[in-house]
Amino acid sequence: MALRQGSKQRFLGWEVGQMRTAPGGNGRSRAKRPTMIDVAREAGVALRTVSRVVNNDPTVGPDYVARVQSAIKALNFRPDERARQLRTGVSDTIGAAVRRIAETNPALAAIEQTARAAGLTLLASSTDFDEQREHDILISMCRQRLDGVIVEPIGESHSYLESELAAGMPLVAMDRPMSGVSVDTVMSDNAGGIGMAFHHLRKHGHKRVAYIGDDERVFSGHERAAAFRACLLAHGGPTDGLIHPGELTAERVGAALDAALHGPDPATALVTGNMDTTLAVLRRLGPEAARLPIVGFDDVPLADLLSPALTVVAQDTARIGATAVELLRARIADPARPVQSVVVPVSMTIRGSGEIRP
Amino acid sequence: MALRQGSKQRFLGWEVGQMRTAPGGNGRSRAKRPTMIDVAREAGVALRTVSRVVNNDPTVGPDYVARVQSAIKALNFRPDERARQLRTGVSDTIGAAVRRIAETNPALAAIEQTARAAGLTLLASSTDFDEQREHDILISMCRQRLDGVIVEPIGESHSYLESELAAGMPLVAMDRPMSGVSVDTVMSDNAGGIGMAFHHLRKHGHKRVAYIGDDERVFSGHERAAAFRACLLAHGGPTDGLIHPGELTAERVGAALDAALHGPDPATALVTGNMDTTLAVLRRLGPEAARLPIVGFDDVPLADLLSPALTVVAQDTARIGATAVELLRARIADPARPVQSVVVPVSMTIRGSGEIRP
DNA sequence: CTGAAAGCGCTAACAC
DNA sequence: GTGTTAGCGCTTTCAG
Repeated sequence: MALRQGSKQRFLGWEVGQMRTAPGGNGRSRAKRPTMIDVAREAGVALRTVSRVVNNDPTVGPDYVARVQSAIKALNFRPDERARQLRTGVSDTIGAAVRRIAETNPALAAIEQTARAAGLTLLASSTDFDEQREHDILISMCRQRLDGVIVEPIGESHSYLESELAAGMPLVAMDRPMSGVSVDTVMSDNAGGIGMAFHHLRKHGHKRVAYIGDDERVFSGHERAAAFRACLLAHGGPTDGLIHPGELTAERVGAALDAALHGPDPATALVTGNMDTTLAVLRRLGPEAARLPIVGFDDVPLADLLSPALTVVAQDTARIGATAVELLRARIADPARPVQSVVVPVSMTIRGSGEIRP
Repeated sequence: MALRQGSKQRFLGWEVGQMRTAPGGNGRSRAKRPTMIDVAREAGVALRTVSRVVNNDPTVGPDYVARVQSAIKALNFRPDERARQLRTGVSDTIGAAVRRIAETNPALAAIEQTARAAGLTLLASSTDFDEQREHDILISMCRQRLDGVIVEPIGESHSYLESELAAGMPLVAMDRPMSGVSVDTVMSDNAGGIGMAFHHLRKHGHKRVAYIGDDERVFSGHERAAAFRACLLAHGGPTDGLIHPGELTAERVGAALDAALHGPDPATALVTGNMDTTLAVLRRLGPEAARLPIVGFDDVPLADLLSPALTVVAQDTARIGATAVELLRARIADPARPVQSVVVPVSMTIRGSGEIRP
């Protein structure tokens, strides 16, 4: 269990702290996997019979089943999934091209769970917010003949997918619509969420509420900023100095904060347009954040441990993911069905930061 | 862009907030994908020539290349990856069976990046801490004939993998060793990290330091508790009432805190054995946490936003993931190489909570 | 209920 | 240089 050994060594170009090589050099050699033919020979039956047993075909005599199964065990046979897929045409696998796997992403978790429940394998890849990577991943998924693909679109133009759609690739867009192609889509109710945040702060006595959010070139950034503007206008209030969409850099967010809070007619409360904006604002304000009423769009990990705990508009990410899979399965089952868009409601989680009065 | 429509509806058994169906029912029909034969016919060349062009074989005349490529464009041909894999025997894909994808997991991010850099596709699945699921995932990956698999082992006995290893399946264990089989392994220096945390607190004047951590039945829980005990003994101090491994429930952690901090000879500082323990402790203590010196094992998202910011022993997760892929690639390249274990050093991130003096 | 034979789409020996 | 041919391991008509 303990693998202690003092000195540093080089390994594959990495310097590693400690390393051990098993005594006796007990490496393995690559053996060839047995095929169905080998199993058939071992069991003394025909290839077809082995195939039937593997696929639980009930029309096989019990004695044959036993013979074949013991041969499978003896040879340690595992059917080659690729060959089955090639022959049958289906892959029972769906792809997900999301911004980042390996980062908290309840939608992806829901996709995995829903897919698993439907007997589908999930192949997830990170686009890393990179248009070229998104393109490469989607093309690669087409080549793998996945049964369908869910994508959080990044790029502007997706017209290169037209031919894939025409070739029958089922595709669902998540969180954002895709431009240039007509596909099933599932998104959050961005405008509704901004409305909830705004009215929550109004209800707590704030006459001037400011918004800081993502760049308007990003779809959700645009939708949320526009919704906030609509809120202000609907209340007959001024909009000047209160709406700050833009790049997600510390400088830009800092400037927006200054403009919103330290101008001639400062805002007394803040709506932040997404998780990264929320975190940038909190980091910028430091301890000062404790006194500023904030409602964030998107839930934040550990939001309950901050002081005050953070009130947020939370997306129903689990439902978004599950719906994406269901839309995809429906499309796979019936490629001719009408294209559909689903908008998932958001909800508010009240924790303290949004309930501070002026 | 806006898909507003008032009422709630039922969709695939889900109630959704808002939904729209595109006008005109512009669904698509499933078309058959063209094959290489179709491309060859279209281009007026032999099948072999198409294959060569697709694989960038330099021994093809430029005019042929052009003819074939325009035929590929015209027919929108995409080579079928499954057929290529079946024929060539390799999949250029590795699997990762981790506890949870879709949760902050820098090791998985590093695996993906390293794999991509090596031209490998990554198939990641969540074991969800479930032994049966781990088994199912690994068997499924064997059937898919992946080139190799990285696993964060969950289950106790992995002897069922012996036959897969014998059949030549390259396998690397990450974060934990696997019992019952001899495989390449990469882990953090748990003992070293505990030592760093302990000595950091000693250096800041704490004579009695307590440890609260995960269950000793979990490998890292055992290693870290044992290392902490060794630290105490090495300093000639008593160990009673200072070491609290156990289940990760709020009650158990609360009881451990009481025992450590409110006994006859209370500890003045705390080492928490993993991220979940750290969060459980912080949640339990509430505002009181601000006064208790804590060093946590594992970095925590938003650790810098807490007050005081959290001092942690951070695992070099990026290197763990990258090393896992490199070990796997080395094993794939040479199945007979000796089995190897790599221990990756940890480091300390000083943020405030660990520097409070008694 | 079982067995022989064809073929999924591609690559890799071989001839031409 | 290019074309023909035989499979990769499996499923699936079709006869027995």
